[in-house]
Amino acid sequence: MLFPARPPGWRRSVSTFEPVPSRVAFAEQEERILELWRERDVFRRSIEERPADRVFSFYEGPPTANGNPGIHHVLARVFKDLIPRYRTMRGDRVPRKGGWDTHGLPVELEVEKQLGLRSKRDIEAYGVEAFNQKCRESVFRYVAEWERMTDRIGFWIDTQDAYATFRPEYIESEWWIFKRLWENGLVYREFRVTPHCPRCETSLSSHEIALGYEEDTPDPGVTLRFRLPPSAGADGARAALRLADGVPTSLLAWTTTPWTLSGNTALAVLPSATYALYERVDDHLGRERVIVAEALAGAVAGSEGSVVATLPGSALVGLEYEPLYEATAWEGVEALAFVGGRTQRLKANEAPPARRVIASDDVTTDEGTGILHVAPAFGEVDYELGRREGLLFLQPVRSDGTLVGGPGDGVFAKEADPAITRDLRERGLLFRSETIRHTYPFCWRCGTAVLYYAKPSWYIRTTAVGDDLVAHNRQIHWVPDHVREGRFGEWLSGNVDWAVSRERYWGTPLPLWVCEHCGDVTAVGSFAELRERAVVGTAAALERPDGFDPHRPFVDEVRLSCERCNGLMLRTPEVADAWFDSGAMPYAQSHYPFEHEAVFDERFPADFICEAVDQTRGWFYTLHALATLLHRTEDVPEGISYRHVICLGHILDGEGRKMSKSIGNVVDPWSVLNEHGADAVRWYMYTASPPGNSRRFSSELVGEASRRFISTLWNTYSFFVTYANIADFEPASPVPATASTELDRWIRSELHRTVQRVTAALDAYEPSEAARPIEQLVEGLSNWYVRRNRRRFWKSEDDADRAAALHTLYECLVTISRLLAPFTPFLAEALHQNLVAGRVAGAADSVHLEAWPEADAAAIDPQLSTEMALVQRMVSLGRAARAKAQAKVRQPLAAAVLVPRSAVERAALARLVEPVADELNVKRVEVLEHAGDRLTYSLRPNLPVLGPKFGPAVGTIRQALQQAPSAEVVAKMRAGQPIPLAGIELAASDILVSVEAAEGWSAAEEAGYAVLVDTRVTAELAAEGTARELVRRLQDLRRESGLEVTDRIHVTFEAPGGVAAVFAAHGDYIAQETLALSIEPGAATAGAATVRADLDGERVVLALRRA
RNA sequence: GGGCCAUUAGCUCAGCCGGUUAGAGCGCAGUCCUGAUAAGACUGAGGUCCCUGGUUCGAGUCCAGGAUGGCCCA
Repeated sequence: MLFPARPPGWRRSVSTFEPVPSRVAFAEQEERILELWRERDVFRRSIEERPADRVFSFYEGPPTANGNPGIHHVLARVFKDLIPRYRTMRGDRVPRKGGWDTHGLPVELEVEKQLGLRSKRDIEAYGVEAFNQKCRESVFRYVAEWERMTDRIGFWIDTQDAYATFRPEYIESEWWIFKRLWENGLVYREFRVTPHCPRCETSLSSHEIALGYEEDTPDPGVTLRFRLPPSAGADGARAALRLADGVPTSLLAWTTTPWTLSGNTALAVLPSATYALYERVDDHLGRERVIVAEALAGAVAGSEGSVVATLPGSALVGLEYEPLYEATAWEGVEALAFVGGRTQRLKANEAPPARRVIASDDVTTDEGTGILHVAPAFGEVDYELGRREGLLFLQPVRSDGTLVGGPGDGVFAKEADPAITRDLRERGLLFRSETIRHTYPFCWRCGTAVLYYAKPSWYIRTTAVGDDLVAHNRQIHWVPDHVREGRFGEWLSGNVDWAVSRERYWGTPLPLWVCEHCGDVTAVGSFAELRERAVVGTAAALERPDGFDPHRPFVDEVRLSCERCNGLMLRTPEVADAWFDSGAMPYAQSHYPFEHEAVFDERFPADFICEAVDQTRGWFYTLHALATLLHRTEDVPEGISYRHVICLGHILDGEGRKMSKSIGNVVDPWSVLNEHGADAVRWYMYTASPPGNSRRFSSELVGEASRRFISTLWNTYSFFVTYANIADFEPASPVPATASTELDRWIRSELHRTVQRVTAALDAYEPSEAARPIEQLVEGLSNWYVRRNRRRFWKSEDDADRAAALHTLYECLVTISRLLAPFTPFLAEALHQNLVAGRVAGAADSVHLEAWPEADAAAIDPQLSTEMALVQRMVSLGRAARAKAQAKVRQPLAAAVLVPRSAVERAALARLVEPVADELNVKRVEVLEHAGDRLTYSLRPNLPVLGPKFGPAVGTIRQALQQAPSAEVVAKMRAGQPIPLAGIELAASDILVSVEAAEGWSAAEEAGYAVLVDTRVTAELAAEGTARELVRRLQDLRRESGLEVTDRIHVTFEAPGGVAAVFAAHGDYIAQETLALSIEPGAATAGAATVRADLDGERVVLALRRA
């Protein structure tokens, strides 16, 4: 164990490394490292020990702490942690202020559930002050759980100094923003249509609506006559409709919501459709004409009448009709009209806009009558039409759903339908009435039918800076880059004004006061300003000894005096969208501009933020929108609030399904953290897929990542420590440069190339691209460098050679620990503590206080990398050739023949035959241009060369090559002569040659490379093979007997002539390999470890005892 | 209905500028190696590179259309 519980006063020997077992409980080790960081105050020092003039700014997107953190939160926090750690090691100071999102409906709903409240009326009855107090208490219920998770995964964020959106200073900064926007005409009040529960008296979000749809809901379907007066329309339309005939004529429209009819202010037609003027005789009214889409005339009006005329919908546009109800005259109904896209109160003697026919492409002629009843107060489409056409706007329904005036006055909207229908029938305006069944939304909480209902809301005029939003976005570096122009760019270009108000309680109160008398609005930008402007006697809340709480209900008590008319101004009752809180964090987290101006300046805009894709319409947007707006108002120096952003994909379960509580596939972070440790989870997150992709997650997948990477590195590290200790390796000792081997040079080249790659990838904010080269490096280090060099570490006769190997491996491990520090901070620290801290002069006492490694360009030798890859390929082919011949590697063979593709490669291999010979266990390696009669040849075209040269003729060449006499062609290629083929002369480089082995050889071939091994085993070779076999048996026996690797032994053996002869011939070799001081024939002595073996058909008994 | 992303071996994923016979890890089967040994190496089986067209001498890769899944929005 790296950090075992130690007795007080324990001191490590300076000259040896702490022994490292090949397996370790990573989770427990991480806990000890957390303790170390706490003891040494590493996080704080990693910030404060960096220069103050090199701030790298990170903004924490605040999570809501009123639920337990899930694995998706781990995902986000792990990525958030990476870049700041990296920048710190690069020498930047990275303050990491935490933050909590504390306001909003989720908090309120939680508290409502807890208190058993079921509506806003319940809340008001309970008391807003007490309710908000409960919300405030609930917000931090899970904060300890969050901090525990944050700490455990190694996410370094300052939770002590975290901002919280409910704090007065935070809110005051938001007020400042509101005021600046208000003063610049960027805030206004407007109606908007929302799904509204009349019993709870609140809007429902789309998510809530989706919970409450019910199919087969019965509703009235009524078709109504909208009368055209004889004078309607211009001359042409009047003539076409024959209005002068004196026959009563109506437009027919269909609706399922009779309660909205008093709000009707227009009828919409599809201008491109054909409408019919249909004449019929009504049982009660007699002869009449109705207008309806031609396609629907039969269905609507029946077959007993006839079409008198047809005309395009466009000809109907502009016709004025008689309203079913004149609600403008009803008491309690305010007559408004759209002017310049916004509703305004009609002036005292102003005539309201006439009800008329308008054109809309939203009208269909598939159902109803092809004429749409438009009531701007009750439907989004209707509202938009109202805005576009400058219609009259009437809202004859109260917030609690009861009607104002007319039939059904005071009755709940949907219950008033029969009364309204009856009234219309009596007045001859009902053309037809039926009952239809459709899907209709109900409030998921109380089951009341939802009304689509226009209510006033406060808006931030983001459309005023629409072009800036798009232009400034171009300055932001998005990872993955498609988000910039894709999801986020599309969202920005379709930007609509930000509906920022919520009719709720637990939120940032809007600092807008409205005059009771004249309707004038004023924005308050600070608590001091509020104190100054408050009407005497209403400012008690501001003077409370425990400070001003700007929340409701206290702030609502404060009244201002209207500067225009001296009327009394009341605060508008809404609170801000909680997204406004989070978008305001660059300013509000440091109470800007009231305090900390310098802090704000050096941290704005953020260099880096990171959240999941769902934030494109959330935090990414509100941050961006507020920065753009405040830049427009010249309050901030830049129009962006973040320069680089990593946008994460979602997390799915092991089967690729979304994680949800209802499926029950949610992964508890703790189960994975406890099983595999935080580093394994982190490493999996970084490497599983690029950050923007959605990724599958399961404990098994994390375990796999851990085994593949972390265990491999750990094994290499454990290997190093074992032999470094035996050799009394001293890191500060001089590196014996002359003893460096090609393999040393090679792994150093790979190491420094990796440093370059990782650095470049992290500079580009590409974590996965940064992590993968480290994985490759560790693979190469473990499975090539260490494996190839094992003998140098433990059996080198040359101290300098061993020291060179140890120094090289040490450099690799130390550098890898620094490269890994941002990714797997615990593992990196474990290596650093044992290998570097307290051992190397000037070393930091944590890897996280070290500098990021600099690539040594001089060490990088791309040619050597290519060459070593070639060697590995040759070895791989050689092993395949041996396997084909079933010749095990322990059996030495006489020769291997390597046939690479080019002279350059031949030269390289000639230099690097040693590792090939050793890996393949052959006495001799030949590198040849061709394998002579050991092989037969086949030819293939070299397409990358031929394509550009011959283009379409490639197909012909390919065929000709198949039929060409291969031996002749190869001979010509060898001689450097041109090869005539299919009327074209080819060069040697145009053709690729592949091979087949002859008798006595085994060959493997791939992509034009071939390796052959001589499969003939002589008696001499067989004896050597047996000697190696004996060594292995003895080594196994050593290990089984529990000997230390350095123990010397005495060996005895009982064996017939063949094996005895091997002992005689190769005794020195066997003794050297097994650290045997003596090898004698004879029976095992008492207490010796023995093993029986069957070697070359002979029964053998081996015995050994410690010397 | 619109937008973005993904689709390559049983599973998880690479595959840069279009170029030879599409790779890795895990899993499976077998073999081997070994004082890194609760590691390691090799071989094998396993592929309609989602589909259909197009461009091209040549397409997993580029273009168009479509399918499936995920996310966001209507």
